[in-house]
Amino acid sequence: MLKSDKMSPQLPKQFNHKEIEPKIYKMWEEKGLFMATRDPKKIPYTIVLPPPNASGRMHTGNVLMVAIEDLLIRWKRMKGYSALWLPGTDHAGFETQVTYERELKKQGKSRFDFDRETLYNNIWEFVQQNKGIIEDQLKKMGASVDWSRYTFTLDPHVIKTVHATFKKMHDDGLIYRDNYIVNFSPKDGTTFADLEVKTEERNDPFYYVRYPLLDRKDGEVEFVVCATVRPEPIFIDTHLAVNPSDESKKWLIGRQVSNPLTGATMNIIADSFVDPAFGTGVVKLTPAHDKNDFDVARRHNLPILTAIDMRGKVLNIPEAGELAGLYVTKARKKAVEILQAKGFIEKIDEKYVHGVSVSYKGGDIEPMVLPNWFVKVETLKKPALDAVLNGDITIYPKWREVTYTQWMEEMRDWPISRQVVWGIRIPVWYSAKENPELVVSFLSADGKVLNGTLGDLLKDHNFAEIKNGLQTLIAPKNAKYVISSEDPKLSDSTAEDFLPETDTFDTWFSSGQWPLVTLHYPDSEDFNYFYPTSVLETGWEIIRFWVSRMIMFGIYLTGKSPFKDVYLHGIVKALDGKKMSKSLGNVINPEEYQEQYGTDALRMGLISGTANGKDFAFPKDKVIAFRNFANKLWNMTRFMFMLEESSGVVVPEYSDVVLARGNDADRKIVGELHKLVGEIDTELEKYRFGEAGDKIYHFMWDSLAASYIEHIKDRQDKDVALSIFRYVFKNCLKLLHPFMPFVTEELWGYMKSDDEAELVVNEWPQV
RNA sequence: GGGCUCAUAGCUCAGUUGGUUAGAGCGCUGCAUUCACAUUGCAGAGGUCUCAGGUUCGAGUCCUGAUGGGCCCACCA
Repeated sequence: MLKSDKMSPQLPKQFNHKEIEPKIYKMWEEKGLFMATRDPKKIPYTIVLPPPNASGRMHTGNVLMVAIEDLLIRWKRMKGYSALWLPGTDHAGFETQVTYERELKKQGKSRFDFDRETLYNNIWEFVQQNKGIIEDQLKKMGASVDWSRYTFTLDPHVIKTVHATFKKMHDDGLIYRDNYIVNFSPKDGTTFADLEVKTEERNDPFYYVRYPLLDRKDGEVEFVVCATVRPEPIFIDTHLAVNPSDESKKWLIGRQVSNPLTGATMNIIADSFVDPAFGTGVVKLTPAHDKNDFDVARRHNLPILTAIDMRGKVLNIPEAGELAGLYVTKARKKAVEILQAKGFIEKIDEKYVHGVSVSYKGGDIEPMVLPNWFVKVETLKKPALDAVLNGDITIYPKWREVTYTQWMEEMRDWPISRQVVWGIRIPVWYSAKENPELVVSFLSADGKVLNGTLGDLLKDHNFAEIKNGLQTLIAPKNAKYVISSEDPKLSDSTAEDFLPETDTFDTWFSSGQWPLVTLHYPDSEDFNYFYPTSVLETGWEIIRFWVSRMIMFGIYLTGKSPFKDVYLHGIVKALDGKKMSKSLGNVINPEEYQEQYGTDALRMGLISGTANGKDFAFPKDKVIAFRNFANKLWNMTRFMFMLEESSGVVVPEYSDVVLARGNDADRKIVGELHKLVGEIDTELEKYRFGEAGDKIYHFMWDSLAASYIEHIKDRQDKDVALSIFRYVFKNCLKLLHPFMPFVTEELWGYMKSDDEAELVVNEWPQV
């Protein structure tokens, strides 16, 4: 194809990313170039996009993630794979509900003003309004995702699959109900996942409480002393504990003391969790309100008795005495008064500083024992661990592997219930007739929030009113239930009345099935062709929560690991090298850089900043350097057209014949290019993105621009030199395209002949 | 307490299985501008690779220890 019969294009002096990027993305999208086909002659290459929060915005970590995944996908697509990048967004249950409730608060309302269904629908609307933001941002980033295969975690087919998985696990005996100690915040009125709980340093008095020793022998102390910051639930305590290897306390094991508040008899047990060096080396056990104590109680089969209710008040029971009905802080004061009056306070350390659990909304956590749905992980975790150990799955970088293996070894049963509305409801229904002891909270017909057991409430309210106004429900551990997505009454009108479980699944329960649901498991052609996926790319901080669950679900449901490789990128820190945080005011908004320097520069800068999965400071210098690089490419092209025009030569299509007419410089640059192609492939196979990027950068700038172009200026046979330049440059555009898709595609448009495909779907250079 | 990770140029970092004069980007110094790009070009300065031992013909790279950062997990009765 000869170019001389056309006017050479007149390029502006600089690469204008703001103008060109949207134009290019639109072209890709309209031509459907990201759509993957199930071509039996091709090898599939699949990546699932870790779904960002549907109502959120992209942060720097998301940008890095998109840059890396798009690089991999574009590279493999050009190499001839059937490359599919599956997009989607996550409902982000808790996070979104909190955001929505903040909006409600501005309107002077709260979630208690709505029944469950209305609240859900309102949040749905809220999310729909904001959903476009993240999709726009993905497009601006140049993400070559297949939009025709977009999934939202609350799509009907996702819910269907998640429900089916729950049912199957239940049938396989992997789901059970049990009471479990959860992070409950009386102030926020809900439980929080461990992730959502932060520890806050606080100064509280540390009380050394005397427990009178029973059956005291000669020479023995009168009191066993135990230090605590919270004496108020002592009235319910039944046991103290010491460390069995603590010689000075050994004699206490099996002995009894009397409860300093109630006078009831308490036993002293041994458990190695007790730190002999801390406090007095004696621990009081309050299993219903302390995670450790709960675990100890489980191990030793101790009673788990509740002292505090969900409003944060001491229970109104006889044992509570004067404390009954008081809020925790008041009850604590009262308890201290009583103990002091009895002479049971040995001393008070006023300067004690300790960690207190606080929800990230700010409410104090009152650990509580509530019924929960659990996944039994014993049989699931072994194959998931083995998949990594035996090499079915390779984790990059290698040193992160231990994070995974340790977690899988230690993994305990997984509580999957969350008391938030925004999520996939656990598909369980409770018969009203069989479960009068259900604790129900509902919005009555006249707009009041009422609580109580179902049996009691039905005395004054009819069932329809309760069901329509239902907010939350707590079913005792042994409640009778049926598993069904729909109200069982819908399929059998003669059936009894049912109330739905109001708990939703932990988001990791649904996102753990992401590789499956995005491919429409179990019975779709996509699933048959594209599963297992090729590489799972994400930040290392969610390896435990997400990666481990996907591997477990994938193997459990399909018998195959859901992906072959896991690439874990590092966290992008602020310019000062510290973790980005709102309070430090060092959060980087990637859009500012994108706006100023262009998407290509932002992508390449980030990718070049890390290649080994380590955390790294936002590489501002590199972003600027690659903005300059984009402009360099632009001007290389511009200059080539000017030379072609001014020299007036006919530039022949590159071939071995042309090269044979050339000189040593020609052969050298072509040779270097061919070597480069091999090197790029090698680096990318090893996920060494930064190295690969640097090599193209230096070849194009140093060898091609600084050296070869200067050389062309002196050439008499400009036709040969320009032909070789075109050949080398076009191949460089290909190599660079996965890194900097916009500028390369735009320049390709000027360089390509009419019968050549767009760069995004063009062929990767071969040596 | 357990685990991971880092320490290389003024700054941010690369350096893959140990192999000749240790690299990049930015910054810095000097020079250059009608003739693609100042988002440019040319030239240059700048490092006893944290410290102490060890293995080796050979160590920035491997081993041991120390010091100082960062992160994760557990715990704080």
